[in-house]
Amino acid sequence: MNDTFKALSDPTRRQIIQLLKERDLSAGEIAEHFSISKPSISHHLSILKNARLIEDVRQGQSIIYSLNMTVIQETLGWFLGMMGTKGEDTHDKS
Amino acid sequence: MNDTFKALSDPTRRQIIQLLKERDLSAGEIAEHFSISKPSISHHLSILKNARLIEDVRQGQSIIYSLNMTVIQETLGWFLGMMGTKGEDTHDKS
DNA sequence: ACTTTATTTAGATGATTATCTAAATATCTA
DNA sequence: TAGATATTTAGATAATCATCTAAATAAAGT
Repeated sequence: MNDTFKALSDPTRRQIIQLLKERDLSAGEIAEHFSISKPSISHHLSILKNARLIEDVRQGQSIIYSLNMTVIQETLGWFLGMMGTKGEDTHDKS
Repeated sequence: MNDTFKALSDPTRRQIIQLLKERDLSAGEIAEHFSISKPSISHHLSILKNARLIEDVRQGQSIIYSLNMTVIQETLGWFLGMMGTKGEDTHDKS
């Protein structure tokens, strides 16, 4: 969970996620949307990947990135938990 | 939005939010839950307050902190937007 | 094999951040 | 007003982070 929030704390990374919401993109296509260097974008991608917010598959010379909705849903769950009944148990849903 | 995500990127601050979910607490009561110094907790509180995730009212010598659900809901909305239909417009709901 | 294209890795640097101790401020009570 | 309690502000420091350029790796085409 910490890796997820850390990954989401950077505006460039959130924007990458928003781009990937529209469609899967190669690292180069992602980089085109920003004015920072490709190595920096690559670094951001590795942080997002490490947090499992995105996934990558090689396709020829390119590497295609896509969203992993599972982790996004889990994080959304954290916020839903925050809005439950006051004093409600966070974890145990039995 | 950036202040919110930045504020949520620290585990101590997320834990503070979880404590305040249970009930309103004074700065001192919050500090008791952690092994870091009171000035450090005060600093975390000011970041959360600056992000408008929490609010404070003075009550005698103490200052009582509480959650601001509005901003939490807004952030939850960001995640919901992330899970909408692929290609859906992010902002315009007309 | 060599060249081009796509991407990542390495190493460095400046900025931001979490933390600390010491000092300041604010409130209450005697 | 003096002393006690609650909290914040100031200033310092060590760690983390975003970014850069240069070099390395990987795949494809000639």
